[in-house]
Amino acid sequence: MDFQTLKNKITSGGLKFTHQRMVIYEVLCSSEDHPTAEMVFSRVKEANPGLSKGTVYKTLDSFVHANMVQKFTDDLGLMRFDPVLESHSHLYCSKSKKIRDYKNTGLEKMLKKYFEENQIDGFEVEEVSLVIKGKTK
Amino acid sequence: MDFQTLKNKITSGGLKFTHQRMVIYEVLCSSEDHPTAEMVFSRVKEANPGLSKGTVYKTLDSFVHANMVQKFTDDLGLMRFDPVLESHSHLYCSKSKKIRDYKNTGLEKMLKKYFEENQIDGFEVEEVSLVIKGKTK
DNA sequence: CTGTTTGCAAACCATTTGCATTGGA
DNA sequence: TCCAATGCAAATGGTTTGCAAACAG
Repeated sequence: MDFQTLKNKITSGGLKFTHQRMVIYEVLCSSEDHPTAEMVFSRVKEANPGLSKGTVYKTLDSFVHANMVQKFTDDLGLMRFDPVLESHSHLYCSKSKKIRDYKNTGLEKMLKKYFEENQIDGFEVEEVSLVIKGKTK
Repeated sequence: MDFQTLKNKITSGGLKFTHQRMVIYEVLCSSEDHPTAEMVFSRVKEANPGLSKGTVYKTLDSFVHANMVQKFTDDLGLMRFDPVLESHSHLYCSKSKKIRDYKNTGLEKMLKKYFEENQIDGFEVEEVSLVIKGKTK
């Protein structure tokens, strides 16, 4: 992602463009493992020793509020960040503890249709996602 | 649940029977809202002022290891406990922040069948559950 | 200029741990 | 009796908060 695209991503979310936000967003986008704030911090500080941990937490939070990233909790209760916005599910590997994206439009359509045809008593469904646990082969 | 049933539940899990374990398990079974350890503690201590918070944490953990309760994380990263063992999904209400059980054997069969017919590349599925977010009507 | 963002450190809070005491089998 | 469970307090660790200094618009 080039400098201008990056800058646009940040400013179009209504956020001021800063060096810290740029490098944090860059790290997030090039991470495939849904890093925690701590993981983002350690990856970012290699090239940016001055950047503080508090800024990483605050920045990730700004991104969430600006709808640039999604936040979710893993099975240990840690907050994970994902720059992929479209709804999708996650694969939890019990061996490596890694979390991978699992996108499956067909399955999502099937579930959406299912909950349109089968209302849940007293509950209005807004969003459905899958937690898929297993092992990487 | 009467005293004997309760006692059996605990001892058949290989755990010693104690007053603390009894009242904690009782509270869990009569709570429909998937309480956190803190919630269990505050409910238990009303009738048992002597019971300590550490014991609640340790006891809940024993129950999980003895396969008497399930543990999962909510969307805020808090640990929740559920005395219902069969696999089932959860409804997250964005208004009340309450979590309800959602059991649907038909849907589970459908998903199981789906992942038998549609293998995920490089991943062996062991368990699938749904995170259903929405609003209580 | 002015309000936002950053850095740093302290505070927070759910959870875990250590250890002496108690109690179940 | 003997090991496991309890109570209490201290420690842990991820996350949040407060505030002065730096900075973007």
